[in-house]
Amino acid sequence: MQKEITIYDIADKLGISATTVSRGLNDNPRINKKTREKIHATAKEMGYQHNTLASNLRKQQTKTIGILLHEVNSNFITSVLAGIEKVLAKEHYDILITHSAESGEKEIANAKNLLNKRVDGLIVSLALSSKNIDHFTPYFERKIPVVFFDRIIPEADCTKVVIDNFNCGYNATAHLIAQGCKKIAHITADLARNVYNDRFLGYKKALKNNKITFKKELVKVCNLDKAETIAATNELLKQKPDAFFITSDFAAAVCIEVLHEHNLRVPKDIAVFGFNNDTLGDLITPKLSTIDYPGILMGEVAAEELMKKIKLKKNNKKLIDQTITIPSEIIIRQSSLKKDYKKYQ
Amino acid sequence: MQKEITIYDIADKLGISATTVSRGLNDNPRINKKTREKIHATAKEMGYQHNTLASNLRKQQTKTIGILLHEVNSNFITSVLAGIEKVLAKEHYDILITHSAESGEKEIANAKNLLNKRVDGLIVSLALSSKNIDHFTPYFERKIPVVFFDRIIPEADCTKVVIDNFNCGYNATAHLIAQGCKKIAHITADLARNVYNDRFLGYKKALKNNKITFKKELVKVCNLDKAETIAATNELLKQKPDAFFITSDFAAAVCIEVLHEHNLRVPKDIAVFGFNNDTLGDLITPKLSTIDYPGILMGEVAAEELMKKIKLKKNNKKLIDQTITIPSEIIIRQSSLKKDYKKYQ
DNA sequence: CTGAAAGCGCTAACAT
DNA sequence: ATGTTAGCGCTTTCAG
Repeated sequence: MQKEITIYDIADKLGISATTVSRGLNDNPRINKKTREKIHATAKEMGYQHNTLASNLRKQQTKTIGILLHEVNSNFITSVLAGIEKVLAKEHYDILITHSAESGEKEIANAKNLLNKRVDGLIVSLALSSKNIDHFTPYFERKIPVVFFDRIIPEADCTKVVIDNFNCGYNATAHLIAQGCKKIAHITADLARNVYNDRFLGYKKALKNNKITFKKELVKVCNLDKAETIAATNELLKQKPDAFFITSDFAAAVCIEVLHEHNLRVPKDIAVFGFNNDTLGDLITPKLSTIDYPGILMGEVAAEELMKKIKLKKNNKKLIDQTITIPSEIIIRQSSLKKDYKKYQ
Repeated sequence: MQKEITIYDIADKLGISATTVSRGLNDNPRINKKTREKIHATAKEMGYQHNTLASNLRKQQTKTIGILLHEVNSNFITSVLAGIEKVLAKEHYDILITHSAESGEKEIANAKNLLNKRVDGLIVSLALSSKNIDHFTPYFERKIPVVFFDRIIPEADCTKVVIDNFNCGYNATAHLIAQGCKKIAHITADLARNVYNDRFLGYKKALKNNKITFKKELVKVCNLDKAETIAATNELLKQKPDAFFITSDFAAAVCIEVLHEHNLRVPKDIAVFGFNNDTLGDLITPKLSTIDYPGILMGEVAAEELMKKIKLKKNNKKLIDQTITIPSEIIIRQSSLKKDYKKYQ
């Protein structure tokens, strides 16, 4: 960085005080309109650039919201970001995106970094390996509003925005059972994480309600990437399942590919059900049945909740922490229609 | 934000000066090891959190690199980000990601915002609608290093990291011709943007070298989203093409879906060739032939180039701007194998 | 409507 | 090895 034009330079040139320049640039109505215009013109002419750092330091607020994500590379997350941005842009807040690549360590570092940068609030989806939210206590202590979404700690006392993962898991499984499936394999990720555990519990409950015995050999936990999904699928095929319920559309697509390689027909021989409603779901053959995850809405709600908290904080009030459940929807396409295939074609 | 612990509070408690505390926290070796340890311990005990804002203002550098993207939702961009992060983390630089959603206006606002936040450097992939780089002149004037990658302005005098889009377009087209295709349709995006124009020129050149007359009715420009791709495909089908060369894997997948709905076999009736090597390419049926875009490498090279510039700047030197071309690769899968289908099965 | 002075929290020159 | 002093660039009392 080299010598920058400051408000003092503008003030000198115009023979007025820096205070007036500052106010003029911020369109403070107390300043004469003509003076204001002159200030803006001179600023532009001299190539002045506002120094956000200095301003933020002085104002003790950054008008910036930190976003802590577990990953950025998914349709769902992109939708959430779009929703968050939509709400925060309206309120003139910037966002600072960080992602942990599912590493709890990196998440802790990011949380600390954002605190040091003095964000005014935080929106968080936890990394897979984060088992608690102790690293957010500095935020709680300072009363910096935090909203968790999707990947949360159920026991934690904080504001959460989620979908009803239990019901989604239940509905997906019940649908497969209604299609005549009796041996439903389940591929999912770390059951310590709420979203996966709840879906799993829904899966088990649907089996039970339909008098199908749960078998743990039919469940595989992996990281849902390509290699591990292939391995899990092959492993589970030894159990001769007639359906797969997989908590990721990408992994479900990989699974279908594996099934095709084994010359198994989907859904005739084996039905497949995904999760998330990624764009790829209706580009593959057969098109994938899945659960729609309303990312944009989730982002909007999380951001709105955060803004509420920030505004209340200014009046020294506090919003009661609550859990908000966003509606989600089951989407039936071909991959799961073992019985009703023709009906839907 | 409420009352925070500062280095003065620590200094008071320990009966030493704030300077010593500052140096101690930064592990300055000039400070006695014992004092240093005491400072760290007290800081932790008092719940001290470093104020990056104040530090940056004082140091006149933020150790932060701004990233200006046209979009975040693609495998390619995620790979680039991973590459950039890998290099910058090693140098202890933070990154500040912004995206323009292809809007030139938003890009200008983002560029200004990042300048105001005093980033030490910038890595940029231009929005579709950005026709010049005038909005970066404040950076150039201040000698803040900027590196452009992928989506660039060819004429602009600056550092660029690209792939050889012309050759990629040429090779894809030549491959389709070698497979016996004679009427190759081309779906792409705004030809004002280098990446699309170069591929288009490569396409034309390959036709010419193979004595196939270029027909502009076989080319459709659209935004490559689902709706417009469907429309473009249907429009082009009226020309009875025997191949589609589409500059996006997602759009190519959509195209294949449309072809299937028309009961056209891919590649037997119509061959399809994509671009980017997205993960979805080998999940669809048939698997998609494409061009591999080495995102991670591109991100690494861009970040390394930027670091070089930043380091040279400290010695008041300047790196000569150059264009770096990253190698890319043609990937043949089933979707384009009109002739050699069996050979590869 | 405008200005003077102080200070946000930190670090770097310049002492000692 | 530690301290004194000043200042990064802005905004905000308080005063006029």
